[in-house]
Amino acid sequence: MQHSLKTIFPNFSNELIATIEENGSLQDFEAGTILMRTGQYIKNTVLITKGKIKIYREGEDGGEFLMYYLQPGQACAISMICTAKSEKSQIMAKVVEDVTVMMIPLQLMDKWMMEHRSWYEFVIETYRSRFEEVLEVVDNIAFRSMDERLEFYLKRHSDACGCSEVNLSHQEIATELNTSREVVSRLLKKMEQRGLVKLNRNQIELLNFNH
Amino acid sequence: MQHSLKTIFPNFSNELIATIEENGSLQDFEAGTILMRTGQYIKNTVLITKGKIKIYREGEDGGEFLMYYLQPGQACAISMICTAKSEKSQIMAKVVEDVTVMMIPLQLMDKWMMEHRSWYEFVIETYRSRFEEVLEVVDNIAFRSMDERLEFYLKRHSDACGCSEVNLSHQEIATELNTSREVVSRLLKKMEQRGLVKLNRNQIELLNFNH
DNA sequence: TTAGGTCTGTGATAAATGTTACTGTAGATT
DNA sequence: AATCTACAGTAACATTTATCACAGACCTAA
Repeated sequence: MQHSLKTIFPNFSNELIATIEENGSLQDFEAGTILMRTGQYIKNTVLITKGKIKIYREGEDGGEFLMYYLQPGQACAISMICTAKSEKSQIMAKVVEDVTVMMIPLQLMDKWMMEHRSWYEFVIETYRSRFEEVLEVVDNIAFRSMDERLEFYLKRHSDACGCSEVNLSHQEIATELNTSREVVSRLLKKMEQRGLVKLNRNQIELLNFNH
Repeated sequence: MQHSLKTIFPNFSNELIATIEENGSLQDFEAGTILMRTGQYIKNTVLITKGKIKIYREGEDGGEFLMYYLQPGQACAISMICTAKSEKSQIMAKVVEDVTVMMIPLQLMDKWMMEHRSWYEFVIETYRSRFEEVLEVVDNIAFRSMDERLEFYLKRHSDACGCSEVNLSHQEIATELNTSREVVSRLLKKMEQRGLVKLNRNQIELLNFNH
C-alpha cells in the first residue's frame, strides 16, 4: 500500500491497524459516484484514505445543500451512527474527487468500540467534529445573509484544499448554497469590487481572506 | 424518589441504574436557568429526569435559534461529546420548565461506555437522534420558507407536549425562528384564515395538523 | 377605574433574494 | 471558420422577509 493506514490515521494503535487491514475492504470509487442516499440503509462504516467526499442534504428541487467534506483521515459520522442501530441515513454522500475508502462491516465497528481504545476515541472525535460542523452550518443559514455565507463558503473551500483558488462554476456554488446562479454572480462581482477575489472562468482567486 | 430512574430510562440495566444512583448527583434548576453557554467547558453529562431544556444557538443580536428540546429520558448529546474530550460547548442550554437532572462526571461517562452495554447504546442512540434532529433543522432553514418553517415549528411543539395548544407569544416564536414578531403575527393570521389554527392571547390552538 | 405593561394586528416601506430574459465570451467540436 | 455549449454578466421585475410606525386588546396593579 502506497500510503499506509498508520500514516493516514496516526492515532490508531498498531493492533487496531492490523485488525482493520484484516477485516476491512479497500474500495475505489470515481468522482460522481453516490455512496449514500437519503433513506438508504447503511451496512458499512466508511474511512476515507484518499480523495474527497461531499456530504449534503438533497432538496426536492435537486438542491445539494452542502454540509461538509470528508477527506483522508476522516470517517463518515452518519455511517457510524446509523450502523450502530442499522438505521436509514438522512443525507447524501457523493464522491467529488476519486476516493479510496476502507469499508468496515457494522458489527465490527460496534465490537471495536469495546476492544480498541483508539477506535473508541476516533469515533467520539468524529461525532464531535461533525456535529460541530453542522452546528456551524446552522449558524450560517440562520443568522447570516447570502453575502456572508458565500464568503464563508469560499473560505472553507480554500482551507480544505490548502490553496487560494476555488475551481467551481457559479452554478455549482449556487447549488450548494441553495440559491441561484445570478445571485452568486452578483455577490461575487461585488466581492471583486471590494478587492476580495479575482474572477476567472471556472475559478475564483481569493485575495485578502485573512479574516 | 418519586419517579425511579428505571421508569424514565427503561433501557438501562439494573447495574447501570445502581451505578448512576451511586455516582451521579440529582440537581434541580428553575425555569430560566442557563445550564450551558457557548464557549463554556463542560464537566458533566446531563440526564434529564424531569422538566424541559431548550438547546439553541445564540445569535449576536440575542436571537435564540431553536435546535431542539430535551425531555425526561433524554440526555444532552453535546455534553456527552464534549465531556469525552473536555471540549467547549458550541451551544446554549436553557431550562424552560423546572428540571431535575442527573449530573454524571465526565470520567464516568467515558468509563461506562466500556462497562455497560446499555449505557453505550443509550449514548449512541442519543448521538444519532440529536444529529438527525439538527439535520432536520438544516433542511428547514435551507429549503423552506418562513410559513412552512412556522408550521413545522408548531407541529414540533405540539408533538413534544402531546397537546394541541402552544402557549407562546408571537415574540417568543419569532426569537426561536430568528425572524420578527410582525412576520410571525402575519403568517399566523394567514394560517388562521386557512383554518389551521385558532389564535388566542399567548396561545395557539392547532386544528387540522394531520399532515 | 385608571394607568401601565405586554401582546397582537396591520399598513407602509425598505432591503434582500429569487426569477426571467437576454447578451456576450471562452473553449470545444465539426 | 462556423457552430455549439457552458459559463458569466446584468437589467428588470416579482416575491419574500425585515423594519418602522402606530393602534387596539387584554391583563395587572395601584
